[in-house]
Order: sequence, then structure tokens, then C-alpha cells
Amino acid sequence: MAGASEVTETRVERKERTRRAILDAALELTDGTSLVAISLRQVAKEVGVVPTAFYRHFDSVESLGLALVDESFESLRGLLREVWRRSPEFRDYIDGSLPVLADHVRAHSAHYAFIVRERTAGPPRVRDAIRHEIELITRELATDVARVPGTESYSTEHLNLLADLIVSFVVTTAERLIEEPGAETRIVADTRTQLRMLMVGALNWESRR
Amino acid sequence: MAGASEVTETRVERKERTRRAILDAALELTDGTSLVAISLRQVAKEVGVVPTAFYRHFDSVESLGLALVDESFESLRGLLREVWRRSPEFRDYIDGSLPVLADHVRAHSAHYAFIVRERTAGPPRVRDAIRHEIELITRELATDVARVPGTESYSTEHLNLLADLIVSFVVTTAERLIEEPGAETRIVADTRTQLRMLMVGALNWESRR
DNA sequence: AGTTTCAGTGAACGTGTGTTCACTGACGAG
DNA sequence: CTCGTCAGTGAACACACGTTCACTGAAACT
Repeated sequence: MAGASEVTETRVERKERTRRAILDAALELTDGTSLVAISLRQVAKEVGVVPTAFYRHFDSVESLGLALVDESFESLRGLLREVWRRSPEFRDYIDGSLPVLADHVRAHSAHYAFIVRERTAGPPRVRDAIRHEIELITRELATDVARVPGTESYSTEHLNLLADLIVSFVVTTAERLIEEPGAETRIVADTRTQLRMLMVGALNWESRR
Repeated sequence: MAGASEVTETRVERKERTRRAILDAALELTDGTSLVAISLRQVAKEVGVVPTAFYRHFDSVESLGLALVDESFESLRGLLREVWRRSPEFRDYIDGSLPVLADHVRAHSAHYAFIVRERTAGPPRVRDAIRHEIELITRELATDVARVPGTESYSTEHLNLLADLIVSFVVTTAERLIEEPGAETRIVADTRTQLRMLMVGALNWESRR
């Protein structure tokens, strides 16, 4: 039966497909609200499945949330790899990375929106998971920045603080890109200026006139 | 009946007292979640009043939220006035203001936590209200910064961007103070260093060894 | 071919939800 | 002293919620 086998789905394929549908439905339903505000039954209805079937894949909305945290941060690590790949020099590092960030947020807006929202308002364990992931990324960034020429004068403590500063700034920028997707070019331009202020120093700043 | 009148409550006093109790109950119930996740009936039960009585004061949980936005930002404006009063010089401006921010967040943690959570995950109109208030404060800050010596070289556009940068940073710091109240002294110390980096410029930075 | 596994079903449960309505009774104005 | 106002009551509604249970039927294993 070679002809039929390419149409038919294997059992695990079918299961995975439903699982994906549940994850996607949750992302769609949380758009504009939070995980804590949606119900298992809403998700099931959106998927087109009976509420009980939900339990075959997740044992609560919270654990669904943890799965979404995982795949959202997988997205984000893709961004980081791409950014680091294209920017050998520190000065251009952040500057040239902004368009990459904007592209990435646009392409994976559901994931970024999810992180931004659940980071402060999600179920406690989801919040913790997100905070932990951000912490890991900050540590990674600190070691990356340490390898860049021009950072020799930084103590390791200050390297961590700089990395933390940059990550906060990226989070803020991602927030803005998500809540006002139409203003992407303005946000990127403004953020670039602000990053230069940060790099050069507000006290040494002079606006060109 | 002069003696009794000091014990008895007037009608408007009683009404105001219930209204306050509703606002406080909502702040308490949203602690750890969001407005979108609590119900009118939970609030009523917490206040010790029948669900229907809620409608005498607010016509939905969302409008309750808008009232909370109002009083939360009244708190915040108190902070701004205090900060500006004690810091005539720009260099100490932000630096000396951090303890004031920490005190204020500690004293009004319910309000700050509310803003932090609902800013990204609250009902749409509440989110808009918060964004609008933050915008107003950013504008105020820009005109304040313009009056400070040392900012003559800034164009008005760049003044706005600097103000915006500072406000984002304050929001991030407030977030941290709320989600880890025990680490206040560490957070303040780290943030102070990061603010100096921002002022002096990361590229000009040298760690003392 | 026969048997096991298991994603999805459908009914049922107790409980919580927002909103309606007619009501009570104390305060405050005339 | 009398009467209208109005914060708070309590019953009732139609519906959504999470979770349980015994079930079906097709794919997968033996």
C-alpha cells in the first residue's frame, strides 16, 4: 500500500498536530489578554476538540504556558545567534542589530507578545520560567561582550551589569515594537539614537544641529 | 444629638468608605495576577458585600481598573515632585533619586505592582490609560531636564528621547523592586552603576580595580 | 489475524460567572 | 414629622467553568 501511506498520518503525527493546534490556539486567545484569563474550554473550542481531549496533551493551562515559554525562547535564541553572527565589532554590534531585532519581532510577534505579557502577569510558575530564561541570556551576553575588543577595562561585575542593561533595553524595545507594530521604523530610529546616547554617554552628548 | 454625630457616618462617607474598600480589595486580589483574571463577585465577597452592590460604584471591572490607574499615577506624581524638589543638579539628579524611588515603591507597592502588571496584560482601555499617563510624565520630564544646566547642547527631539530613555529605565527598576522586594539595596546599587554607565557612556567606561 | 494502546468523545457533576429585578430601610432634605 | 433618595439586599436567570468517568474506534504491535 505505498500509494496510501503518503496521505495517511501516523498516530504520533496526528497527536503532534493537535498539540501544535492547541499551542497556536492559546497564542491566539492570549493575544490582548493573559494566560490567566483564558480557559481550557476556550482553547479546546478554538482547536475544534472536546474539552477532555486537552488533558491528553497538557494537564493544565499553566503547563501549556510553560511549553509556550520553551518555544518562545527557542525563537529568541535564534535571534541572538543571528545578531552575533553578523556583528564582529562592538560599536556596530548593537547599532546594526536593531533591524535584525525588528525583523525577528515581526516574524515571531506571537511569541514575543506572549513573553512580554506573561512576564509580568502570567501564572507564577510561568513568570519564574521567563525570568530564569532572561537571566540565562543575560549571562550569555556578558561572556559574549567580554570577548569584544574595547571591553578590557570592564570588571566582570560591571560586564554583567552592562549585559543586564542591554537586555533590559532590548526587552523594552521589543515591548514597543509589539504594542505599536505600525511604528516600526520610527521606533527603530529612536532606539538607535538612545543606544548611541547610552554608548557615548548622555553627559558627553551633543546633538548635531 | 451632638454626642452621637461624631460616631455616626454621613451617607456620602459611608459610600466613599465602600468605594475605597472595593478599590483596596481589587488591588489585593490582583496581586499575583491581573485585572482580567478576577471577577466582580470575588471583589464583592472580599469587601463583604453582595455582588449587586458593586454596580452602585462602578459599572464594570474595567472602569474599576481605570479608577485604579488614576490613583496609582497620583502616587507616582507625588514621587516625581519629591524627586525634583531635592535634586537641583543634574549629575546628582538621577543618582540621588534612586533611594527616593525605592522608598516610594516600597510605600506604594500595591499601586506600582498594579501599573507594572496591567500595563502589558490589563484590559485594553486600562492599558491605553497607563500608556497615556506614562507619555504625559515623559513630556513633563523632558521640560524639566531642559531647565537643567549641562543640557544646552540637546535638541528638543533628543531631549525627548533622553527623557523617554530615563522613564523606561525607571519603569524597569520599579518592576525589579516589586518582583524582588527583599533585594532592594542590591537593586539600587546595581541600578546606580548602570545609570552612571548611561550618563558617562559605556564606551568611555572604566571599572575601578 | 488478534490484541493492545490511546487520542478523542459525550454526558454528568458541582460551582462560579455577569446581570436583571423588585425589595428594604436608614439617612437627609422639605 | 414626613417623604424621597439610594446604598445595599437576595432571589433568579442562563451560561461557562474544571474535572470525572466509561466509552469508541482506528492505528500499531505481536
